[in-house]
Amino acid sequence: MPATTLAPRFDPSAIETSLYERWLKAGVFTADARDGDAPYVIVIPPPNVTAVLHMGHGLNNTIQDVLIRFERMRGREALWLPGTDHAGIATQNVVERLIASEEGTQRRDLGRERFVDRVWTYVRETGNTILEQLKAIGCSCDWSRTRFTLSEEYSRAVLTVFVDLFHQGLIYRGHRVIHWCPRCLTALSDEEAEFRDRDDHLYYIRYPLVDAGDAEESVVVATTRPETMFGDVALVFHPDDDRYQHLLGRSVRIPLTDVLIPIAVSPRVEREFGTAMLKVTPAHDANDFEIANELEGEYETPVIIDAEGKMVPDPARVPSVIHGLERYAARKRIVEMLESEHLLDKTEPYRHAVRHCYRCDTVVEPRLSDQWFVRMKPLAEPALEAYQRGRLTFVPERWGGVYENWLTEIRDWNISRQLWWGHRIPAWYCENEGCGHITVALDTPTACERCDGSLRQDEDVLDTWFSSWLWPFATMGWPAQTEDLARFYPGHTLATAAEIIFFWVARMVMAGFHFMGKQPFDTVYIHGTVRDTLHRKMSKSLGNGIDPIEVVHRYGADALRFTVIAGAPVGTDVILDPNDLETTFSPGRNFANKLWNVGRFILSNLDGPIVPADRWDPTQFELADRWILSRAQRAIADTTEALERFRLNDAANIAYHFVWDDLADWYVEQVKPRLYGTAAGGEVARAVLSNVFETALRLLHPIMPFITEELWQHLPGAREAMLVTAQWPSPRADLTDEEAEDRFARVQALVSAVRSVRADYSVPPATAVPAVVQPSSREALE
RNA sequence: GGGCGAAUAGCUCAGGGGUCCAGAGCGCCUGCCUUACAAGCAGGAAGUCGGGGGUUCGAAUCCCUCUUCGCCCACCA
Repeated sequence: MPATTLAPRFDPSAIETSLYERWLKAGVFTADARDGDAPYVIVIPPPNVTAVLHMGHGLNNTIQDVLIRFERMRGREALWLPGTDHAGIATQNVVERLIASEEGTQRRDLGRERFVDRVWTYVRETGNTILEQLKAIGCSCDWSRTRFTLSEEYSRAVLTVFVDLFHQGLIYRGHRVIHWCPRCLTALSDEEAEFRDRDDHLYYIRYPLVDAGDAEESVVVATTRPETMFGDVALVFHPDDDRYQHLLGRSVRIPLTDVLIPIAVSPRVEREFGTAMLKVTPAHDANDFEIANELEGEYETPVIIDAEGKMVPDPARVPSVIHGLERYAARKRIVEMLESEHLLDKTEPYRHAVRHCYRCDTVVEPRLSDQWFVRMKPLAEPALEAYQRGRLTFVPERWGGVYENWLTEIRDWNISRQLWWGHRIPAWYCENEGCGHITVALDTPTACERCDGSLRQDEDVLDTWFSSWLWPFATMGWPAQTEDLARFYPGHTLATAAEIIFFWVARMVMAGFHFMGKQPFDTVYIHGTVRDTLHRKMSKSLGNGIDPIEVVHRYGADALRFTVIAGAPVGTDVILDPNDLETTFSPGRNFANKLWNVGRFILSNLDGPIVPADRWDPTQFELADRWILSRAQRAIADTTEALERFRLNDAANIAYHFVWDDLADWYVEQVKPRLYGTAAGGEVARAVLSNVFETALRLLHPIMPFITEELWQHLPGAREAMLVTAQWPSPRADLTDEEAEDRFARVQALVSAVRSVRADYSVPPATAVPAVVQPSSREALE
């Protein structure tokens, strides 16, 4: 008797690993590109190759697994394509720290080639960590299709895209002020330079007027960055500002220097801010760069801060005492000097948003440089249209507005990074003086295509997102025309967090349209963020994280999954308490145990032949039978609808209450006399019990795959089959019985009244108390 | 500066014009080791649904406003 092998307390660790192995061995997660019904495709948001699973991954991947298992059970050929992202800056930083602490070396000591080798070694050693962890939480990815954004095949796709876009005029080399991280020593895109509020000061600096014959001797300019003033080329005021008209065309001297700069006008000046006089520093401020370009006449772009954020030793422009000083140290020193020369009018505290490197949190330094850009407007058009015509849906809908707004306001994308870890840009510069041609090609060219001169490859690599935006099709073999592409592109649902709508989601849609002619998915499910009880985002630095693997060890993968799914309604964040895992995961843990025990009870009472549903005789049903069967149909319909509408928490709760309240608390109790033979109808009871329990297992399987599979294995007649490939149930109209549901409520009321009295089902039905649930009393109620 | 979201029991949250809309889980109180389950069972206490206005026969639910939190976007240096 299989039931006797079930332990009285549910022990997930005893079943999870072996069940997962069985699934893998049976190949049930592998999608067939040639056969099967209509496909359903999800591509995983590839975690960083250095990542270790955190709760955010746990939530994100559980959601995807619920969806993919649901559709798999519905008979679709389900493909969940997994993989990892090489994560340029992040990975390079990790390995840099590693070699610094373990070997005491710097990246530059090793040189490019050896450093990249070192990163590869690291990636080979640890790169599978997170994928293995996904298995521990039950993710049913098609591991035979695991991809990596820096693999040889994938790199081919990335470089192809670069070359194609270049030849289409959609990639160009631009000279402008970009966001620069002086710590990572690389350029960043607008999205990678995140705004964060900072408490700074607004310094009012006096620029002495040249040839000041009258009373007015200086012009006061407000700035947050006095250290940049040595790079000033002009002061400007608004053309309509009457206060300054008399200064137009005159010159001032940059304080602490002998450099003279003119006073001009620009409509970009905000007349309400500061003194309404703006210093123009074209090499160190993107806005100023634009202003300088618009001014009449030629202006230089003096660089006075270097790549590492230090003051340049330029004797003509920068006072020698601050040469080589770090920018903030320089600021402090400059302010002191201005004060002592009475050139600092005043200082005000000032809170404003400043861009920071999204990888290391260093304040970004605007820097004038040559970078590669993607012309985004033309690519954005179809992505915008798809949304506006309703072909791309966001859940919840409000995120669509965010997507739309970004695409509407889109600016060109800086894709070159001054890193070593990544796809090296396939562009070669001619070394012939005066040629200046750039050869862009997929395969390494031997000579300049214009003058046959020798070539030097661009040192830079591509932004990581320039590879991940191709994920939905580059993972399927593009640019080759593969079977996978034909069958599995386009996909269907993308599940991710709101913070990467710009980085990834919108760009994938653009790339999908441009290179495949079709959008890569139709629905973007945006789930919430995992936070602690103070509503702070869980993070390593705050130490408020929860290790999903620890939760799996303590309470099981099913408990983890159920808890996060039930606690993650559409559009809301998930709050978990890292200091009290016991309480936090109790909903899932308790429910898993409940399911285990009701399963144990039911299974132990299913000996002997079970009448299959197609040979039932409805006239033998008691009210309770009709009631629970009807409740089951309702649970099927409601759970299905909830999952279709991405209301995963509703699905979890519907199934929960069906199992706990309807099945365990009422039906199982009602049926005991019949099972124990103290009432007639044991065969009917067993048939219904078996059928309803089976339904419950199917409904719960996407959310709690392990425990449901294990119990399924013990069902009579189901031992060879696996639940993971079982059919999703459909509600049967002939078993739906609202009258029974209505009337059962009255039975429940009566049962409830006597429930506190000990019910001894071994006593024959003549006994007053349990008689309530007997057929005779049921009839009496009607 | 612009936009979005949230405020419901001690905690985490469902619900989104009318009886089933005042709910769930956890916590709390009372009684139970009843042969599936003490990670349980049976009972119970607990909220003027953030404040104020309005629409309506009727408002947690719709509108306005205020307050408080959170998030996103943004070239006022």
